[in-house]
Amino acid sequence: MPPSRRPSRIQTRNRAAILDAALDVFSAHGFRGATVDQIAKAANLSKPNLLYYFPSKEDIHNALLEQLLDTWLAPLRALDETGDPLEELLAYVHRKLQMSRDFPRESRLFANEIVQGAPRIHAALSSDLKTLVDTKTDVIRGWMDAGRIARVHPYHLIFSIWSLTQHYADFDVQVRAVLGQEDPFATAPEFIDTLYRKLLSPP
Amino acid sequence: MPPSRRPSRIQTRNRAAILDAALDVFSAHGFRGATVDQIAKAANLSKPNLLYYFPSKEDIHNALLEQLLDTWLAPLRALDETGDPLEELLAYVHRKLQMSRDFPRESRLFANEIVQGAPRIHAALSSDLKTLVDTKTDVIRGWMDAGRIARVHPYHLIFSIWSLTQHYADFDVQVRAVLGQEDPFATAPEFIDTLYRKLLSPP
DNA sequence: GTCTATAGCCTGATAGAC
DNA sequence: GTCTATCAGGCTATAGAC
Repeated sequence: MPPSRRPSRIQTRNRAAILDAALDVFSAHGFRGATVDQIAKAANLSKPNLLYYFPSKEDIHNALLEQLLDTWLAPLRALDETGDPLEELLAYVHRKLQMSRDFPRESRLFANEIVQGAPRIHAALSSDLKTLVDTKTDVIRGWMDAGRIARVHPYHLIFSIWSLTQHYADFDVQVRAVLGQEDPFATAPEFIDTLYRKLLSPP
Repeated sequence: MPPSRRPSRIQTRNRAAILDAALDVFSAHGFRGATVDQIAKAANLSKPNLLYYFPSKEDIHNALLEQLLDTWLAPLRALDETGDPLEELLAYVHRKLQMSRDFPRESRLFANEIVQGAPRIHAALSSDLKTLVDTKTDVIRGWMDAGRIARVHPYHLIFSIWSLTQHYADFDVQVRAVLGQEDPFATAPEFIDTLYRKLLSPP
């Protein structure tokens, strides 16, 4: 990493270009499948030059993962205890679906990591992630106790939202192979909206 | 590959051991992340010995993928047009969930392949998979036209079943990090059952 | 059929000129 | 800060003895 004065414009630009290129390559091939050369080429830098900014391949990957988890959990963090329960949850679902549409590479980077056993972020899952989910499921359980939404297993509810929405990013090729021309994101919101309204509307 | 007489007991056993070991390693690390040495060690063979049975690393991978897609689509194939619509669909969901519980390695092998753009089975997705899904969504659409289940987007319905059920295999570490001690498969069936009953019950 | 040894390639990382 | 050249290690696959 360059000396820790304030970074020059070139440094800022190159670091950003590297991270963007790395996101492309890592999300498409996984950590081991990606090569430093590919990333360098995609960032328009030579390999040694890239390694001047990030000392190792793993450092680039770590930098991506670090900023990822925060971004990734933002939609859940925004779930507001004081709002209308059903509308809050539906808004959460739609935020998450939009992230799959707008940040598919980030979703696939995450998917690659988790499918392979989360070797690099397992700790964060058991701490940050679990803490946040526990907090929010408490809120949801409160809503259920008050009879404001139907009672279902809160954790599975969260899992279902994650899987349903991320599927459109992570399994994009499969979805498009099946759908053909039709844009998945044109019709998915209505389907998912219907699904959660029926599931959660108070009896 | 050994000469194409009938395979000896040793050959049959070794081929099976290799495929099982390879399933372990490929599903945990992806194609590039896996090494022939790891697979050989897991199969209790030397590396050259392994390559006597499968000429190359890619051949092992292909052998796994080939038999996978069939297995993977069996639950959907079994969807019976003449059965009760809601019960047929619920049975499909449960079969799929059981596959996540009983064959998580196969699920992750598939997930690794798709997330990375399905370089090796893209053709099969656009042909075999699409054909099967089109056939079955026709059946489902028929049920909806007859008012026997609620009308939702048939393709997104299928996607939702895939993502919800496979999530428990593919994102296993994350699910367990969040759930702690609780066994996911103890509580998931009821949640998913409720979800699809509410979604699909005729109005 | 199975092994040891090794060829030959690819890849992550470094040296050192500019 | 950026480059060319190159090293060292790990990897797939093969040669050849048994």
